Amino acid sequence: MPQENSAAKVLHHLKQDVLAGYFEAGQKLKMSQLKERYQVGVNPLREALSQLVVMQLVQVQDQRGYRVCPVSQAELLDIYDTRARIESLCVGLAIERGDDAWEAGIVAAAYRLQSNAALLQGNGDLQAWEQLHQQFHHAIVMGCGSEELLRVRLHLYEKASRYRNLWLQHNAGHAAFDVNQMEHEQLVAAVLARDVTSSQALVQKHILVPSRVLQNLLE
Amino acid sequence: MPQENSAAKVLHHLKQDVLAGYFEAGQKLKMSQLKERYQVGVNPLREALSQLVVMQLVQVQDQRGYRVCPVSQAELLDIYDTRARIESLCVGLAIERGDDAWEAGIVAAAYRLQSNAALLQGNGDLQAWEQLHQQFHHAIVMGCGSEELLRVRLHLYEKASRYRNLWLQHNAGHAAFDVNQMEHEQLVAAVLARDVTSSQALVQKHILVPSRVLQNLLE
DNA sequence: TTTTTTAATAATGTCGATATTTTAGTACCG
DNA sequence: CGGTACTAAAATATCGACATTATTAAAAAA
Repeated sequence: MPQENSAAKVLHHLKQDVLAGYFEAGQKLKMSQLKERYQVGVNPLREALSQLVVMQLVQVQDQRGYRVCPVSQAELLDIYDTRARIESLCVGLAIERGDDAWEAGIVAAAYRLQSNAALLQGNGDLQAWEQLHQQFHHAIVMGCGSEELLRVRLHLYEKASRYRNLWLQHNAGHAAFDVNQMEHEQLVAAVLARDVTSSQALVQKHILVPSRVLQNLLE
Repeated sequence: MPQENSAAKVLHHLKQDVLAGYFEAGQKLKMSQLKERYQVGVNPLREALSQLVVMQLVQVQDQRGYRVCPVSQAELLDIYDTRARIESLCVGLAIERGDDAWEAGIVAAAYRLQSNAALLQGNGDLQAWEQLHQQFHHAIVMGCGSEELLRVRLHLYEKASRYRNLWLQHNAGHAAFDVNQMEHEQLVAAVLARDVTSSQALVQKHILVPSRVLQNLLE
């Protein structure tokens, strides 16, 4: 088994903590605090933080340490807008290139997502649902066959996580998810029908939904 | 003046050295060697290398150190293909959103590029030309107004650098650059005419030119 | 009271040293 | 002669400690 070094382990935890909002946006990340939490020395921490800086989740000021990247309405809009365009690109290529296994994967992921719709009710596990949700969309775009494009897409997905969590919590138990599920059905139908234009339109609209709601939440 | 820490300085040098091919693809990066070259300790080096890992220019194997990412024909194709699509996206948005200052910037950058065409002759400075070339294309796409999209584009441009250098050296003094310059003129005309379709077609084709040539160079 | 200066405190960035692991070389055995 | 096991050397990953720099608190001057 590949025992990864402690920088890699702490990177994983730290990233999750930033994305999940354990560390708030703009918060200072003190070394003493992080050493305590992750039980490692300064150097693995600096390695992990350096990587998060490249991922644009953490900022560094020389001689003044690290802090979580602030969030802003402008960034929210930019990220979601860009995500919508990239996702659209992926969907177009996937429809062009996808084979039988790809289609089967979509149907399977859609089924699993729908089967676990209860996760959205009342006190369900929203993060677990989001994972299935993401797996569903990934099943579609993975057909594009481009590692680079999928990497770009993943990066934007992660950068959007902090905003998305706000949306998920805001919508907990609400009816907004019903619309969401309907959009999924429409998307599956359009993709399997290999209808590029309407698939792209649907997926763009689908991604931009939280963006509109979140604009009101951020101040 | 902002005196950056030594990890940031070494990151810059190391990145340039990798992109410019001073360290060959697949080569092992020994700490003793790097300490010697950049005159810093192990920890700033590990920070810089960690960042290059996120940028996908360097690979890390646990307990086995770092090595430059290998190059491959598959990656070459993927990067250039993806770049062409992203650039096309940027161009479309830029035409939609660009203002007068944007148009002026394009004309200025095109003029400077053409004025320095001599850099391509015989023993000219290809890297200097490439910088002007890139500034020209940046002048066009910056009109898209999306930080995120431009960042994705820059990332792909940098990832393509090692392949592009091969192309530049291969074409040194050849006639391939004449075609290149003609394509630039056509692109400027189409962009200023706000013709989205032909601008996108031109820029996609333009980016993919080196890709075809390089496929033959890589084994 | 407000501002400036100074001292104390805390945090950051870097190096040298050390334990652990990998790699290379060599002898041994089948 | 080829392959395996053992030994020596080198390289990596991490920690503790120290010098430098920022931040806070207190004291003095306006």
